[in-house]
Amino acid sequence: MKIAEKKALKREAIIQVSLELFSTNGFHKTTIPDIAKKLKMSVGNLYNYFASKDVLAKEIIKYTSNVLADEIEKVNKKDISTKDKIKDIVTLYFQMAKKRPEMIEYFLRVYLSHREVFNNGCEGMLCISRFITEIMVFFNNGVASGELKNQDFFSAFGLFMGYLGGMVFLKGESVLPKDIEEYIDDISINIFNALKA
Amino acid sequence: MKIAEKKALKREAIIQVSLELFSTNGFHKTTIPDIAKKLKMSVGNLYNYFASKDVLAKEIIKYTSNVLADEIEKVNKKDISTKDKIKDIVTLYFQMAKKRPEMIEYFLRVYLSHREVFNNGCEGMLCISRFITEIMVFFNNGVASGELKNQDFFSAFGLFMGYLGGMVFLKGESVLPKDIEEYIDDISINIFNALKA
Amino acid sequence: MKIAEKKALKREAIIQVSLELFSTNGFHKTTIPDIAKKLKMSVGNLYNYFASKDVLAKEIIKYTSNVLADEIEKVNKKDISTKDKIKDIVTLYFQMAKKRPEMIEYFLRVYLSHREVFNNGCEGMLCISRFITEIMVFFNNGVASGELKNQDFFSAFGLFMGYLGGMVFLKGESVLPKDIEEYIDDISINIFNALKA
Amino acid sequence: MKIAEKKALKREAIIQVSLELFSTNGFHKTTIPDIAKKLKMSVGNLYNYFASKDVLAKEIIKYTSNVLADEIEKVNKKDISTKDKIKDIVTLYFQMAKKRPEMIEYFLRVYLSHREVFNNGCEGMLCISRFITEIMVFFNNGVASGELKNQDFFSAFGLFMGYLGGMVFLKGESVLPKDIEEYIDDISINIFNALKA
DNA sequence: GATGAATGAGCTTTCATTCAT
DNA sequence: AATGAATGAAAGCTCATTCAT
Repeated sequence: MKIAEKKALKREAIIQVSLELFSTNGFHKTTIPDIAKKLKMSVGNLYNYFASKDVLAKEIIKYTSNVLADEIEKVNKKDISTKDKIKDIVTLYFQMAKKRPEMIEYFLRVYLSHREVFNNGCEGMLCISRFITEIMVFFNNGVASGELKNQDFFSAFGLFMGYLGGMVFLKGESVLPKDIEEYIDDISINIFNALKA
Repeated sequence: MKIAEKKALKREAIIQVSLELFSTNGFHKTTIPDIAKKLKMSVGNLYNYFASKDVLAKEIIKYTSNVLADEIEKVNKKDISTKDKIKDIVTLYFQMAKKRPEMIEYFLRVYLSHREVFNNGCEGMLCISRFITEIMVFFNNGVASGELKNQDFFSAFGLFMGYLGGMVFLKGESVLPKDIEEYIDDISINIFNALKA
Repeated sequence: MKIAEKKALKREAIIQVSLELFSTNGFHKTTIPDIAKKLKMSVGNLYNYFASKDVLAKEIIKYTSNVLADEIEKVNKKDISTKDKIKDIVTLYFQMAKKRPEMIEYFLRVYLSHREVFNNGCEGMLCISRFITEIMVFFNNGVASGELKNQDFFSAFGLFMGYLGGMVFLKGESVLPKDIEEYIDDISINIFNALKA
Repeated sequence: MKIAEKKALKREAIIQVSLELFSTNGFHKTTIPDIAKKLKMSVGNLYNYFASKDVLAKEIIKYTSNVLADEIEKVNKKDISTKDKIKDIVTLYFQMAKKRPEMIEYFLRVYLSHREVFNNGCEGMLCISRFITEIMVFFNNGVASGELKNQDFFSAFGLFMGYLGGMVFLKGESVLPKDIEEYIDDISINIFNALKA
């Protein structure tokens, strides 16, 4: 294996492990030595891959945003109704919240609330732009096809993402009486009703 | 009873100032000396009012929850349609986001994302229970009157609060093309459409 | 009751409570507010009785020394053999270690080990001089009567007091297999054998 | 294995310096920065060697106990009378009190009187068990050979150690009229007379 | 005399980051 | 590339003491 490849793999491993620790234990409660230890790697070497803890945090949000964007992109390319697309997106979101909760929780518990970290380099949601773009594509297609009401994009985006995020937060607080996947139908319908033409 | 009154006032002043600093600069980036300095008070004396930074954080979320709950309670008591109540709640929420942004941002930037802090004593949303109760009253009344669809409360709660929180987050990121109050109509309608019977 | 009397009583109460807390929890772990609270007294008022924590500590050692000296003085005045006096002193010491352990423990856990506190005003065992004097009286009488070997006083003092203190320390560590009073006979004999002419 | 050696050396250096400072200035009056400064080492790095001030205190008492135990062990292995062994032990104890007073004083001024610190992990004299064991070996041998009276071990231990500790305390208070080594003969005889069969 | 809110220096401990090896 | 010992600023919190009431 090429050196560059190995480096790329280790880089991704760092992102994975940090993502998990930041999401689970909080950004400030997770130390660089914590991350290095879990990776069986030295602290110094970790700095060969990411120049600082803040840079690492920003790379993670980009990574996370891209993973989600990829999934939504697939849905966007499907030849199905907007109503079905909504259900697909809700489904993939909640499935990810179950299988890889750290991905969603990173949005809620790290990105959302550490403005001091993301202000330099991620301002204006720059680092999650691919994700936003895909939501925008979904929305514009729905409007174009006459299935969705034409309104300010952010009215729709806030609904979609606030709603899903809110549900995952409730899941994290262990207050939901049912498994989160059992909410897929209700929530998809609610979103569709809110946005439909 | 002069002294007790003065103490209560100072206690509230601490809450106000901490709320502001935590919301603006982040929980971990705000130090106790920062708070004391802004209050022109000694660090030691601050600890006469709150036993720790974590306790202070929990008192603030209770305070904030109560302020919001009071407002929503007023709406609940009004003799108007559920549709109008939704608009009233959205309006008061966005007005507060403009006038006292720190109150709403505290939910998003402190409460939502510092589980380590709120786990001991606020688990399961205990500390915001009055707020949740008022939303529940609103929802149950709407269902009882036949205006809202009967569904799992959390499906409705997540929509309502995730949506509003999401919009305030977008406002905080300065990505909204319009003033947040201009979204009141659209968003109220979206919520009503999502929840109506 | 006269004001002066009331003050003297309160002074003694402070000494008693402080003695107890210092012995049980350690000098530095006991705070002035702790003492005031247990006395149901304000911190400020406590300072009307003792100018500082260090002064209080010194008054306590004098008080403790005097209480023990009084008891030993009584033994010294008895018309019994030196061997019996030894037994009486050991007995009273161990009885006090049972009934009022804080008195003996204060010697071990506060006086012995906080030189920084007792250096100013109690140097050279000044504050326990009455206690030392009574031991000296006991020793000199024993030598004069031919019952004890004539040797450097401190050789005898170290034996007597080190031994008894050591036993109380072992009691405090809960390592003694028997109740401390069951050691009275053995230890009295050991001391007598060590010192006898 | 260079690095591990260097680490071990530094660890021992920290113990030495802390032992000295704790003994001389008191446990609570000695701060971690004090120790670091004397070692020309950063505060943070000191914590790479000992997890807390309390852990450091416990490691020191183990170290001290082991040094003394080593010396007593040598005496125990000698083929000499119990009377001579007593003299050897007293001699080594007082010589150490002169050459390295901090070692003995640590027992008196730190270990003896900071139960809060040693209660977690050193309870029941666990951390000085090697030292106690050697005294026990000495005592049991003397009893077995018929030179010492058979009695409860703690009666003998309290005498031996209380006595020696008491003398070193008197030395520390500067009240002894003679150099401590001049007491060796008297005290050895006193101890032998107290314990002999 | 009595109160307890107020002070602020000082404590232990943490941790992002560096750099000699 | 890789190591991890070292740095040191800064955090949360404590507490003897003061002083206005």
